[in-house]
Amino acid sequence: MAGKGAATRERILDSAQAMILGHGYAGVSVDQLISSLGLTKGAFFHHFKSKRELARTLIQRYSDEGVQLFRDNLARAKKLSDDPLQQLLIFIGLYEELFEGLNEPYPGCLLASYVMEMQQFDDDMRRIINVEFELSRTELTTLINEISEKYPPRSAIDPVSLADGFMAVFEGAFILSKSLQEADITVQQLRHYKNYIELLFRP
Amino acid sequence: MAGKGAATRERILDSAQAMILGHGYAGVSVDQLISSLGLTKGAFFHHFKSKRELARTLIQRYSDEGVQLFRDNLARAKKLSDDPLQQLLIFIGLYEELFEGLNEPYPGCLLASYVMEMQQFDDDMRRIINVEFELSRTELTTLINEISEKYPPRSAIDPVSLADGFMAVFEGAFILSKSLQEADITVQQLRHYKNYIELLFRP
DNA sequence: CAGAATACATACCGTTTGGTATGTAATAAT
DNA sequence: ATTATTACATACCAAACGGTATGTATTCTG
Repeated sequence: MAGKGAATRERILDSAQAMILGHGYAGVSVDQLISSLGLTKGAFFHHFKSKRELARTLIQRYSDEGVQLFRDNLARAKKLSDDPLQQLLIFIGLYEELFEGLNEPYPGCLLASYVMEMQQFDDDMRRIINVEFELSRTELTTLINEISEKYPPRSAIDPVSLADGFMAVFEGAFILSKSLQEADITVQQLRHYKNYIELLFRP
Repeated sequence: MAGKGAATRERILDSAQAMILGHGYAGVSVDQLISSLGLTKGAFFHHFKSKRELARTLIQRYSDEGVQLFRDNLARAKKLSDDPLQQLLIFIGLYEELFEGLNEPYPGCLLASYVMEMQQFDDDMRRIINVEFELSRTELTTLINEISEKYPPRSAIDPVSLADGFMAVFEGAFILSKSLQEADITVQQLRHYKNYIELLFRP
């Protein structure tokens, strides 16, 4: 069992993430965190040398997962069709699937939580946060350019900002969903984004 | 001069808002706030009985301004055209105007900042935050229904979620804009939203 | 012009904060 | 079997936290 301490470490990460999504990073104290887990300061500072390192580890983990999911979904979409337009529509559809089952609002995006307290963090942290935004921009811009060549858009569009729209839809929908406590807002906004793409490019 | 103390009170509110948009509510201490203004605790707690009351006053003010702007822009748009579709397009265009001049990213939406730390606040606060979201939903849903009657949509859409998209666009764009430090993202996403409406309804 | 209310400043208080130093049981390595 | 290392718990600390009590100019009111 190589994962005795590693398990505790992940318990801390999981709980910290949930609490930060509810109270913000500055709104969660180390004391609150450890007492919610039945641990002590010794445990926490054994696994993380500071609260900041916890923050860094957490956002890195969250970013990695997001990037992984993005790449997976894009790869799956590209396998399921040869047509770039269908690839993009399938890609969005795969994300729809993920949020369709939810009957509670998505607890929030950790990237967004950090962005709201950005001035507390250093440029390193901002770079980690931007990884997924930039990945989405470049990958989807490429795809949109392919689509544009094959299917002339019904109206002139800027491919980069259209690509950015994908992440923007998530972040915007999460906020409304959380505030209004309505779980289905995210799927609905994703559907509108997909519909927009269809209206733009479908012959 | 009836506004000697009132002026200080507003200086506190303005500075607090700017700091909260950068560090989050829990990330701004009363000490930081007052020392940035060259004031003392006596001054702060003379104007606000607690940090919480500051938070409430601030979000109420922000919400009121947002609602005011929304109503104004909608009224202006309705005066500028009799056609419901044109009214909506003009309405969005008026918001575009506001964000066109910006060469720095919009500092952020206070509603979103609070939503990220929602569990720290009570239901009263959530109600205040939701006012603008719900106003936008009801007003724009009505308008979209009018449009749908006159111009059958090119594809079947849910009017309520399409209305929600307006606020979602802002919140999403603000996050990307702030994180990537690109000022024009908000206008670009607004344009896409407007373009979507056009593609949906224009004959 | 006296008195009251306003608009602050100063000094202080108990609690919470992130962090450290040290101790100890359990596990892993030699 | 002994030693190191890991994985925590306990006890403590200085600083920062939100908040209070009190003092004092200034302004408004009768």
